Parts: sequence; C-alpha cells; structure tokens
Amino acid sequence: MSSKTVSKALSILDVFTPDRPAWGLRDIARELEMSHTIVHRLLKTFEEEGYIFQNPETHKYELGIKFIQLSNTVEERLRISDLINPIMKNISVETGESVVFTVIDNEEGLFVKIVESEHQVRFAESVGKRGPLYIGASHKVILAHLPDEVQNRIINQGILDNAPQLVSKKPFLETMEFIRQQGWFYTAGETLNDAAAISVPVFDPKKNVLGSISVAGPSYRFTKEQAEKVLPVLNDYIDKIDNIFSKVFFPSRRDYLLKNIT
Amino acid sequence: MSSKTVSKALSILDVFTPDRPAWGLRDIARELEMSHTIVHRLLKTFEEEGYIFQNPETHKYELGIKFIQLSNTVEERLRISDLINPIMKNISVETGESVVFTVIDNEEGLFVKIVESEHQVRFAESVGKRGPLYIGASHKVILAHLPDEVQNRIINQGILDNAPQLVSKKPFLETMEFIRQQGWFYTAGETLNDAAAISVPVFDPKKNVLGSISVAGPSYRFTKEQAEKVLPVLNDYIDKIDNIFSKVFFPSRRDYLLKNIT
DNA sequence: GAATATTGGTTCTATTATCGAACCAAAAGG
DNA sequence: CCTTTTGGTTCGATAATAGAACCAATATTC
Repeated sequence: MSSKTVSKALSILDVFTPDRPAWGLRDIARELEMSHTIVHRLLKTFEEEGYIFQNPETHKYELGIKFIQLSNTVEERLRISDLINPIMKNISVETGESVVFTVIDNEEGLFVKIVESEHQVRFAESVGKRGPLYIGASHKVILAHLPDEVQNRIINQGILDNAPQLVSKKPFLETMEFIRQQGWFYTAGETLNDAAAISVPVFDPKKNVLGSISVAGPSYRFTKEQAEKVLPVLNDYIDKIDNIFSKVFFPSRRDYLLKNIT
Repeated sequence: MSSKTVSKALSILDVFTPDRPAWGLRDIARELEMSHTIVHRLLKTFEEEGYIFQNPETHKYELGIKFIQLSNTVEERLRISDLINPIMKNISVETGESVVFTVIDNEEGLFVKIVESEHQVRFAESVGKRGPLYIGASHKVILAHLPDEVQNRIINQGILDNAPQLVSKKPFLETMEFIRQQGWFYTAGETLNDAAAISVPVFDPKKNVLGSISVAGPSYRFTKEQAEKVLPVLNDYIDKIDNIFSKVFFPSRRDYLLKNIT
C-alpha cells in the first residue's frame, strides 16, 4: 500500500515542465482536479523543504534548486560523468555530431544525457524530456526490443491517442521487426523538426533493453547516407557501453513496467 | 500548516547523498528514527512515481532518474544553459581554469554549476554538494555579504559544531569585514584539499547576495598570485551576471532564510 | 548446520492527520 | 465601482495514517 497523500503531493511536481515551469495555486488545483486547499498545503510543504519556491513577485510556484542537488546524487550513482560521458564524448569527437543517451522509463523514453558537437545545434535543452516510445529513432529502437506484450500495449495506446506517427499497426510492427534485424535505425524530423538521428539499443547483462545511444544532427546535413557512416563508430563503442551496465545497476523503470503486464 | 506525511516523506530523500547513495529500508528507519513500516510505505510511494528505485539484487533503495528530469526543468527555468553557462565558459577559456557557480540555499552554500577547464582537475563531481557558509572562498564571500544577524547566527552555529575552520569569532568577523571591503576572496585547501579558488559575490537587483562566482584550480598551481591575475576577467563579467539576475527570478532559499530571523 | 539476528514486507485498528466547504483580504479585470 | 479571481485560512467530519505484532527469507554466529 502506498501513501495517498504523498502520491498526490508527487503528482503536483509533474505539472512543472520546461514548457510550463511556473504555476498559480489554483491553476494546479484545476489541472489535477484537486481542492486548492490541499494543493496549497502540499506546496507549502515542498517549499519548506526547498523543492518548490514561490516567486515573490508573480506569486507563482516553481521547482526549486533542491532537484539540482538530488539529480547530482543520481548522476554520480549512475556514474554518468565517470563512465558513460567519456564514451559519449569520444563518439561525438569521432563523428562530429551530438550524442544522446536515452533511457526507458515506464512506458516512455527519457533523454538522460546529451553531449553536444561543436556544430552548435542545440540539443542540450532536451535533457530530461520524455516522450512516447513510438517517436524518433532513439525511442523506436528501444520499443523494438521490448517484449511483444509491452510493445503491443504501447502501440495500441498510441493508436488510441491518435498519434500521427502511428496510423496503422501492421506496417509499424514490420518496422519494429526490421529494426531488430538491422540492429539500428535512422529517422529524420520525428522528435525535433529539423533534426535526424541514428540509434542503437543498449542492453543490460540479462539482454533486456535499457535504452539507446544516438548520434544526432540537423536533417539537412545528417542524411541517411551520412548517418550510416557513423555506424562503425557506434558499433565500436556499443560493447563498452553494454559492459558498463553489466557493472552498474541502472534504475530504469523497465522492471516496474514489465511487472505490470499481467 | 504543512503536511506531516509529506514532510516525513521528503526527509527520506535527504538521506541519499553521493557519499551514501544506497540504503536499506531499516537503515533509513533508524537514521530518521521512524517506524520501518512507514518508511516502507513512503519508499513504495516514491518508487511508484519513479523517484526511488529498489535495486533488485541488493534490495537497497536508491534515488531514481526522475530527478534528472525535474532538475532539467529547474535548470532551464534558471536559464543556466542559455545565460549563465556561456559566461562561465568565457571566464574558463580566458583564465584557463574551472569556474564554479555557487548559490545560497537556506544556511548553506550549494554548487549549482561547474564549467571545467581543459586542465583536468575533477570539480564537476561537486555539483549539487552543499556545505556550511564558513568554509571556502565561494561560501565565505556569500556569508560576508549576508545581514549581520544571519551572519552571526551561522557563525555561532559553526562554533557550536566545533568547526575547525572557525575556532574563534573575532578574527573571523574581521575576515568578513575584509571580504566586504575587498570585494573578493581567495582560499586554498578549504573545500577540497588540493584545490584553491578566488570568488566574487553575485547580487540580485535589490543588492542582496544570491551566490558567488569562483575561479578554481589545483593549489600547487593556483596560488594567490596566480588567482589575482584572473580578477580582471572576473570583474569584466560580474556586471553581466548581475544583469542576468535582474531579469531572471532565482529561487534561492535566501528569502526563507531571512524570514526566519525574527 | 542448528540457532540467532536481521532483513524486507504485511496486517489491522486506534488514533491522528487530512480533506474540503465556507471563509477571508487583496489584487486583477471589467 | 463592481465582479471575479487570486493566494491563503479555519475547523469539524472523515478517511488515511501510524506502528505494534506479525511473517518468510536471508545473513550471521557459533
């Protein structure tokens, strides 16, 4: 049994996104269909602990710097800076493009780390962004390697949501099969309008998908032909990456996801 | 009135630090003097929402990647990547050393952003670390510009805690006065054994201290003489930095700190 | 390898903190 | 100037929480 009060409290944190980082008290209450009284008490609790701040001028609430502190604990735990980052940097230097590390989190993909190339196309702002697994090479490559049951559930959900990237199921499933055969995938203009990426999956010691590594660039330059040229580089490093995850426990919510199949 | 349940829940998050990122259920209960039953329920609640994970092999609990997502929302809100980062990078390039952005958070200092120099001395792992305001140039420069009442309270607390950096009060207060006069401060071997730093304070539009910007390097190379050479560079940029904070609301817990003077 | 201690996890009810309608004062908006 | 909306507060009925007592399973000890 989990705590209802804390669940409600945590649901408040989710309304704060890069697109909408500041919220009025009553806006949150409306969004979550909660009494503004309780939202107020929960916000004040978060404020006391530094998780949320109220802008004294606008009176709106925003996430606090406490998350910077905690996120660093997580990053150090994952040894991103020590282990994964150097590899991503190498890939970036050798390919001249940006490198993205994506992780499966519940039924979505999450950009956990981005190393930018010298060509400045701004990807870094995408760190922390999450999205459905049927959009973009980095996500599709993950979806393709999930168990059929999960894959089906996610795809069906996407169709229900009228996702334009997912009009009919059959061809999409064929793409999934194709990705598994090929071991990599290239897309252009899916996640970001003007960006393209080539992605390979990352596995844990038990050969379950954990995430993906992508090389990404602007669509006009990073064509499929260009992308295929970076494949050897990616393949050179993919063993090293898998090797890291054989030593480091990575807390993706994949286990939880799978548990909920039933 | 704040929520007791949520307060307890949030206090759990604080036990997870880079030094001790994995905890057993009963360890947390003992540490916080709580019933292990409730710790268990709260942990499971966090787990459901992705804030905490249980390592399936060790059965220990750890912080989840959700914090990476939320911390990015905060960083974007603070426009660290857009506004502050470029300036820090410039300072780093011009001085050849690492640059640290520190923020006051309650009664402590928090390293929010570190831009590393090409000379690889690893500072980046310090991001998110917090510590008392009487240790290190970056922190002392903040303390020196706080109102006397707050300054006194923090120093007294340090003496009570038998902080070795704070044996007697008078000379320390004289140092504070000196820092205010001089406008900058240099220390070696305080925060990190082999590191030295020179720091200048950062103010908000109302001229309250908000944090500091430091240039840091290894003690053997970054002597006081060397440090003073970078002062002109720091001063060149400090106006730009203050200017940023006149436009961007920065959610430091300074206001909360001051409120609690009474 | 039997005995003991400790682990994560669960159950159940008395107790207690939570919920939310009704209520402010103050600020926007018209 | 009136209306609406804002953040914030009060308080009693009620629903969620707390924690002692309880597992089964894994470590630890001897």
